[in-house]
Amino acid sequence: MPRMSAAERRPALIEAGLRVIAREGIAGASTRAIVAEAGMSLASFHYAFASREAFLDELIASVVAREEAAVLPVAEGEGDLRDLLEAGLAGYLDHLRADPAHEQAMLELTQYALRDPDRHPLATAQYRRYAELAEQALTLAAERTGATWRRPVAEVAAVLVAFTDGITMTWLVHRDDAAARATALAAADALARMADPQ
Amino acid sequence: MPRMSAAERRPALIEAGLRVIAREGIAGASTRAIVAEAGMSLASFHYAFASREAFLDELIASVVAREEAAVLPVAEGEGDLRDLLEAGLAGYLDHLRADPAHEQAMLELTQYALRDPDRHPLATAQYRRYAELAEQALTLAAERTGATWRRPVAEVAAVLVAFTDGITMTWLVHRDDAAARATALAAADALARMADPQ
DNA sequence: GTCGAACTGGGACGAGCGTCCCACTTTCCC
DNA sequence: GGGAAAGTGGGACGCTCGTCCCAGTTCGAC
Repeated sequence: MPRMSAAERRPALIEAGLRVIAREGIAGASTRAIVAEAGMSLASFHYAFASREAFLDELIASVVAREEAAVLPVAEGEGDLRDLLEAGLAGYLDHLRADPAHEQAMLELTQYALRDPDRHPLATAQYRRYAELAEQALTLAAERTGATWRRPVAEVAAVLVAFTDGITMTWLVHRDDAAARATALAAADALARMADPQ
Repeated sequence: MPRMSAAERRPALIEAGLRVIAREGIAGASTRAIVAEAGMSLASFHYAFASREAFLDELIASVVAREEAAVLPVAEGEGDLRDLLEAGLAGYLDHLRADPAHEQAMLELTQYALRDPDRHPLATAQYRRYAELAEQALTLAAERTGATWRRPVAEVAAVLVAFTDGITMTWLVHRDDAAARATALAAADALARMADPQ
């Protein structure tokens, strides 16, 4: 293994950790599995991180920080707000179908954080990030269609996050594209009705 | 420990296992933790179950089979379909607030089942059960208000399950009752619009 | 009362885990 | 070029895990 500074090693280990978690789940993400994935020795892991827990905390924080908007209003939006939202959710479904392991890993990380009171803030931060991205998408969608949200955008964003989460979970279970699309349609409808003109 | 047949021991262990999972998560549900909760010896566990995996499989199947409808239309429903659905979801939120550990455990069991291809059917069965219960509630709600679903009830039920799931997840993260209620309102609205008269 | 089956408790096993230690090598700075 | 700091590899630790074994006890059937 070529020499590498601890500062370089940390992100490399986090990437490896994410791959392992996506593949085997958090339970399978042992220190040995992670260093094997990264092609490092066990000592390097504990040289870069104080403990596995500290590693997972940093992994969650880092993956949340760089999370990008998955629900994006399409650029050349034709139609009204509802259509735009529906297209955005359809885009999210494509993203989910393309890399289900990633979303599953994020769900697992949330539940891991939810278990320990000390780690609960990590889960909150994760969902605040989701809400932030949702808010951006919703604001953009309203601008594009000349609509205005009747409720604070943050509130609408919370609804969008919840709906997206539910769609993700049920799709991961059933892998039923048609059902997911139908739910997305209903969700877009509900969201559009929270704006003027309806 | 008083003498007990393997047939009696199995449900007792499953109850104990559920309590442990609700309290500590699936990762904390070791065979030793479970028998300690049940007040039994380790040998009794493997006398009643072939393995921990077989135990968890049976635990999931049993808890899914006896799952009851959490989203129920209130009996003395006044108002239209939307109001009834909203009241039903509010009832679910009360249920969730009263015993969050149970819903969190169910989510964790789903993800556990989702990880192993052999166990995937357990997750599917769980969500099929949810859909079944949702379908009953939706049918009842439509009857009570004289409404008719424009789409197959099964499809509407899938939407309800997804929305409920999303509401659960975000509430578990933020514990924000107001936000959950707002999302429930939007969800009820979306569902009501899938029926005639709207 | 006897006998075989059902059940119990405790201890042991091998394996995997997170973590640590230590001798060694490389790098960088004065 | 010498010496401190940074990074490396392998092996070992103590612990927990799932599982198994086995001697002993209790039960129901005859």
